[in-house]
Amino acid sequence: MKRYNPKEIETKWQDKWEADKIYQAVDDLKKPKKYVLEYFPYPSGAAMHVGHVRNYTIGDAMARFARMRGYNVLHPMGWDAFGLPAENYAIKNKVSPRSAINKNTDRFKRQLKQMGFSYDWSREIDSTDPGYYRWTQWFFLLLFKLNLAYQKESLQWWCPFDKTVLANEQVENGLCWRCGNKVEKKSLKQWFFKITDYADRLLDDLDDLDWSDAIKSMQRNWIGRSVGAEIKFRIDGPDECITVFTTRPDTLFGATFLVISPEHPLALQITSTGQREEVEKYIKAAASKSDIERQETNREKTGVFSGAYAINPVNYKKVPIWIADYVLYGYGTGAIMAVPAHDKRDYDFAEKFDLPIVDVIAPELSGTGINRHRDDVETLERRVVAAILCNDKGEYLLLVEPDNTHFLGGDVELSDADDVAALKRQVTEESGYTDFASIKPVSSTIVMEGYRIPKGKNQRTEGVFYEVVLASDKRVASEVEEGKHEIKWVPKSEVAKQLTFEHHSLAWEQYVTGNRCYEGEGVLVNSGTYDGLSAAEARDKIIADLETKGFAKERVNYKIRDWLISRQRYWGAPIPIIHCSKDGAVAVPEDQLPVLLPEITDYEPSGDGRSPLAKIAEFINTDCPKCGGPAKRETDTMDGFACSSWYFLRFADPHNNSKPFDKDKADLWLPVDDYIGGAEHAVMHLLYARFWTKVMFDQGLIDFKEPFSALRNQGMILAPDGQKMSKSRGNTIEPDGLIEQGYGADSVRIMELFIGPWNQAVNWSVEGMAGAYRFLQRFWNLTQEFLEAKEEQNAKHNPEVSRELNRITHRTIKKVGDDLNALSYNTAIASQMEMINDLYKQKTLDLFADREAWEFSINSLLQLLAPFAPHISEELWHQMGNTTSIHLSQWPAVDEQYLKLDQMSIAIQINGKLRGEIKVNAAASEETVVEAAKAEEKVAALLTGHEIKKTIYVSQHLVNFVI
RNA sequence: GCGCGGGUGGUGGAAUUGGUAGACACUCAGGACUUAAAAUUCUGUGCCCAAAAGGCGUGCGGGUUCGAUUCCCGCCCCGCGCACCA
Repeated sequence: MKRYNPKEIETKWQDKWEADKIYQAVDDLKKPKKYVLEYFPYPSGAAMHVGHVRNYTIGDAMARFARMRGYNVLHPMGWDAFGLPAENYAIKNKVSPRSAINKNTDRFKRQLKQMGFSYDWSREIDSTDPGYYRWTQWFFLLLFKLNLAYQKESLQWWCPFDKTVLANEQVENGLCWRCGNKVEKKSLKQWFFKITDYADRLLDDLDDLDWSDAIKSMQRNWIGRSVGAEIKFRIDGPDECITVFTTRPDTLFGATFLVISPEHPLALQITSTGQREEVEKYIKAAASKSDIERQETNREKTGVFSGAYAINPVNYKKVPIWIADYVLYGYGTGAIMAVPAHDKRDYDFAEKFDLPIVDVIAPELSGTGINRHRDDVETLERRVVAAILCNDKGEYLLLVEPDNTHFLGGDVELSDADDVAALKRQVTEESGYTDFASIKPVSSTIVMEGYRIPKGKNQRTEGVFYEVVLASDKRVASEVEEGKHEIKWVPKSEVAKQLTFEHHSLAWEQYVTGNRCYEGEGVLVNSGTYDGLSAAEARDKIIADLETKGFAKERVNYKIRDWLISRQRYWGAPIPIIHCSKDGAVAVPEDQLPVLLPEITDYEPSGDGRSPLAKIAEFINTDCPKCGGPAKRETDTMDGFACSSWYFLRFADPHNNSKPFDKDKADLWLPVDDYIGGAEHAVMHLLYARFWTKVMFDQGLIDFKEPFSALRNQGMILAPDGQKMSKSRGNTIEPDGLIEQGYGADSVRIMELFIGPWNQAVNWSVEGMAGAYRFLQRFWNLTQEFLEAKEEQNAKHNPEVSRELNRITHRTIKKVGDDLNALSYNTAIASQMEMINDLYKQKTLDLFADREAWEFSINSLLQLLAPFAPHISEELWHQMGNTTSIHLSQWPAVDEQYLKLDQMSIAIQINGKLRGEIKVNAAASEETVVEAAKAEEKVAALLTGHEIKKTIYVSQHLVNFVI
């Protein structure tokens, strides 16, 4: 018997497939197209490990399945070889980036080829090839012409280790996304792409994409659209205004102070003489603080009073202006109206600096005996106070009525001087206690409104809860003695459980947490004529009213900033711009592209904020394309993400020398149907590529607005120890070693997919690898036994076995097809394993006597296996006598007639508990099944002496007797 | 804090619209083959109980239902992302 030897067959078939060009995509589309793409890799110095390989294995299974299902498939591969990682590797290893890339690319390509992935290598692209980056530069010029590329001097993230600036997206928690070092801010003149112009479309078009919710929400978050208004506050004194941005204009009456950021241009101007020294000190301190320090979370609020006041445009009240670094200059207007009652950050600030807190939004809650507001009856206004009353033992006093338990309290009468007077009166009336140590408000204002049945009127109740601490337990006679209600002291931990009113519970929570800031929706209070409006209504109305006076306008803000794309590094596509002292920044004429990256010897960045190209006189000195006078080339190169923002388009037409791609070819293949890769590019590549695609659409270069219809984020493979695999940890597992050990690429591929759901992270399992190999080996051996049995012609023919073989086969064809459509690769493989186990059992029954049935089963299973293990399935397919490639064969069809069972297995339950199981003819009627169930030995015993109250029959599944 | 995922045997993980929980694999144990080992092959493997009978079991507590991993309410825990964005 021939032994399964992956090494032998795998290279043999890889060579054959390449020679026969069976994976080449043809532009002619008589068949439906399918574009399957995995992120094109950085050919870094570290080889690919099994985690990377999973990504390509998923894509390859998709591509192969689609091919066998009759799709014309484009499955290309290329190299994202520009950029920092490649250059850093080159510098570290003292080689030129070019030769380092060539070496790494060769290695990656060898790794991919040995895995047997079905790439169309005739479309291979390399972003560092002048034939490619010529068009990257072409796109830069397109953006430049459209005013979507511009230069600006500003503070930018600077990585002192990589010696270059970085885009906002490329800084994670204050660390460089590549090298992990702390970044700084540096003021430099830089190139930007105006992605902010597309913010709305980038946000809105997300809805229709078949992407994971996680990535979509990350992008939404990053774009950070917020709708609100700008409101002008006149400064009391000088003829100046401060404009603030807010999403909550409905809380304007609660704006008890303004805060501007330390960088705000008015900060020093408005500061009063008395406060000047302090303010200057604060601004200086804020400037010296790194942005990382300033952005540390939950940092204690700091700030300083400017001495100036502004006028609230709705109620003309004077509010103090503070300067604090929790307001960021880069967002909105760099100034806010602080509403401590309804914004936690302002609340914390107000608490710390003892600024007034005014409730203007009250949560609207229901109470007992209150129905929906009626328009036909009068509305009574009522103010109430309630007492969270405690003694020195830490107990709280509750009032107990037949149906309800709550805090003491009641109406504020006209005769009461204020809330506190009313509170004392109520507490004494209801409980008899008279001796109070302290009384202070502890809740936000709460409103209840609606039709009050007992009164026959609407009632609007507004109230606040106060903490009342008893000084002694002195009491006088009260309503308790009159028998109106009872009172009881309960420990703090019990209070929440006993309260029966929603508003009392809310107040208690605010009291316990010490946070009476209410950030939710509600109705307006303390807001003049706007009182009673819902917050949503008030938002529109207040803005509309102020707008007519010129004090406000609607406004949308975004968190996303323009994409900084210039890099002070050598290894990138040169920015095709010439700087002329007369004409400024001038585009390199199209016919002079590409601007070639010169070969140099000293490519190490200097760190002075200029690219190594700045030292190359032959490169920089040129003539201005406009005036012909002496001019200098731009020396910065483009961010590597520029190259990857359009590569998926180039695959449609990779060898075009006259344009980036032919429109018809792009429209024919794109958008990408399945884009497979990790989640790490959520707000970088995946956002940039969408932006470029939209620009191209607007320019009529393509007919689609989104590059990737479906995005599949594969789960990470962790090392067996649960750690992330990395070269530095020394825990990487590479496919090369596994193949070398004799497992072969097919086993590795099976393992990659069988180990768990493709989109979930898992630890690599060394033992599992052997199991994957065992499965393929069992298939191999079974096929060998079948082929050898041919000669024996053992006539142990058994029609039952033949029927069973067909049943098993069709059941598996159905299951694997369904699973592949659902991307459930692990269960698809499991059902193939199951089929192999079944075939082993059937083999013992007829010793392969029914040649035809066996041949069908084996051939079908080989086809089902082909997308996962292309080599062994091809080899055995040929051993079975087929002469053309299995990968060009038609996916087997399910014959429904074999899915029907002769017998069905029925579970028998009594009161929902499983008590037995019977097998009955599949055609049996409900009556027959139920009778058979009753007769089952165990069940019959349990049923005797009981009346069956109800019988539930679920067809094909179970009978449940309720007794 | 906010957003998005998840919690099922010793392990990775399966379970159509609520309908026999634990498919498949790993691990482990035992049998066959072998001088022996490896490989292979067969059997067993959720927990409690010596076994049977029975009971308990899908993070925790409730609820709906004849029946809940699945639906509802309230919690706990883990992972990822964002984070003073007004």
